[in-house]
Amino acid sequence: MSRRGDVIRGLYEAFAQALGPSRWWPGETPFEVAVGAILTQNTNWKNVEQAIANLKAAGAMTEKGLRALSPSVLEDLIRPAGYYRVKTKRLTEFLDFLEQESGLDIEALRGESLHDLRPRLLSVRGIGPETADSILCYALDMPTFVVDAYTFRMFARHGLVHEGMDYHELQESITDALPQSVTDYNEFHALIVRASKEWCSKSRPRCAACPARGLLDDPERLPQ
DNA sequence: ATCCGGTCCT
DNA sequence: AGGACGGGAT
Repeated sequence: MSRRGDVIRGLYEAFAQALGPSRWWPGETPFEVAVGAILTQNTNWKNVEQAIANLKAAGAMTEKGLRALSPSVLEDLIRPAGYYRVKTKRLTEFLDFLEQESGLDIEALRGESLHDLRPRLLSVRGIGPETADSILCYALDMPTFVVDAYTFRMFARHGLVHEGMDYHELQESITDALPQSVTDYNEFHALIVRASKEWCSKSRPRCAACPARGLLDDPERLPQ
């Protein structure tokens, strides 16, 4: 009966009602989802789409196809996504991980437990908590919730982020309010991203038009 | 000019 | 805690 849980479930309800089903993550295969998760780090998804198109055109949107590329060619293909030098290293580290953990086949990770796999993913250089959870939830259908900059911003505006709150604290506060379900974790994060682009933008948020405006502390005094 | 489904290094 | 990484869209 916490107000925090009520607000969190209320956000989910409001966005689900307004936006409908999301069918996330954009990506045709689990491997493409994982690659997209790395490429979109602090980067506009629109730019990532170009990099993904380049990789597909080069036959590099499979484990073996990507492995066959030289670093300089890979850099050129993913350049539109920005940070192309560090991201080339991160994709290579991820392939190294797949090679030793799963015989270069991401699907082989499905047999693993979330509890065992998550820390191993986090040990890969360039894969932090958000990227790890994105891969686990959206590529492997495991019940872990993705927290991102959109989540922090939206939840802060609703008074749900306390001073110094870190990734795992916010994550736990959200999953505590929801059924432990990969379907709900998947959908709620997708709705947060869509709603953030639609209404909860960083500058000039469109609170008056937001389906969640009624959940604000004081709906009469809107942010900015 | 500002912003972007972060993460690592110093 | 502060900085580096970066091209593309709005």
